[in-house]
Amino acid sequence: MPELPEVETVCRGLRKPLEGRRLTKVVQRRPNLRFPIPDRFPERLTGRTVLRVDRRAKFILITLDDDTVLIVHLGMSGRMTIVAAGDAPPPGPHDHVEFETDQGMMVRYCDPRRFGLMDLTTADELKDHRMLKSLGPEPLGNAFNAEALDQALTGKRSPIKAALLDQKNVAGLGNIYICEALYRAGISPKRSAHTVPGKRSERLVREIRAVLQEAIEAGGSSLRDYVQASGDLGYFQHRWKVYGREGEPCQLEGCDGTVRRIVQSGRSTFYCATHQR
DNA sequence: ACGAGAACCTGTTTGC
DNA sequence: TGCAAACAGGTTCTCG
Repeated sequence: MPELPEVETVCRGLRKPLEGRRLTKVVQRRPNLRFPIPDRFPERLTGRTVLRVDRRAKFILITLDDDTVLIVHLGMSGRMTIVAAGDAPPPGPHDHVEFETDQGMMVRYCDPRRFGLMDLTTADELKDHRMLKSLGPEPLGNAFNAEALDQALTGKRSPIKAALLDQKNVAGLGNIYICEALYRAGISPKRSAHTVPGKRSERLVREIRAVLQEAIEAGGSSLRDYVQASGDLGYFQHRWKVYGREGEPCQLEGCDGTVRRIVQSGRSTFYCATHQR
């Protein structure tokens, strides 16, 4: 499920139950996710108070009062659920980690495919963490602009789709929002990355920011109802214009194209060959 | 050094 | 209906 907007939505949903709360109990049900979970993970977190919940790219960063930072990545199938600890249903086979707070809330991490990760570091070492150190600019931050994107794309022979998937160039874009942004910008996913700089990259930067912003707003508004109803974070409906719409007519005003699906870097790309050039 | 593809896992959907 | 193949929102590693 999770791309940047979903991760942002999860972070926002975690702030209320976690920020300022002391962790009274941490349960770890398996030794690893994508990578090993650090030694004595529950012991190192229990009794600590959460200061902040932040996001960097698709990573959730939970800062504790002893300067420990818990890094969480949801991978492809990771979910966070918030329930009152007393009402928690019995854990399923993929409920790998749980955090309980002094207010009696439980945050439960479920990840069937286990492509996610949890790691511990310190605030000082965070920037040098192997998962974070080579990330490019945040697409919604000031450092991401046409000049920065141009520089990242210069000399790149790969298709623009692959270049945007590379977190070194922009941090946080995933398969869906890349398809959506290229569609909105009228750029073919097959176009060689080094031919994008100029007018095209200005448009692309605008559309990337816009599509992410709209998805976050949709997530934020669905969050209120959704968390109350099910406690399940990180899953919200959003209307994609091209993603998953193979064979459907292009929705762009005045375009008579049809959405196609191709495979690039082993991932599905959806686009309209008529107006995306 | 770069880019394409495989690998890591499980669950769900598609197609014969 | 049943079973196998294809596919899924991410990242890292290997190989050419």
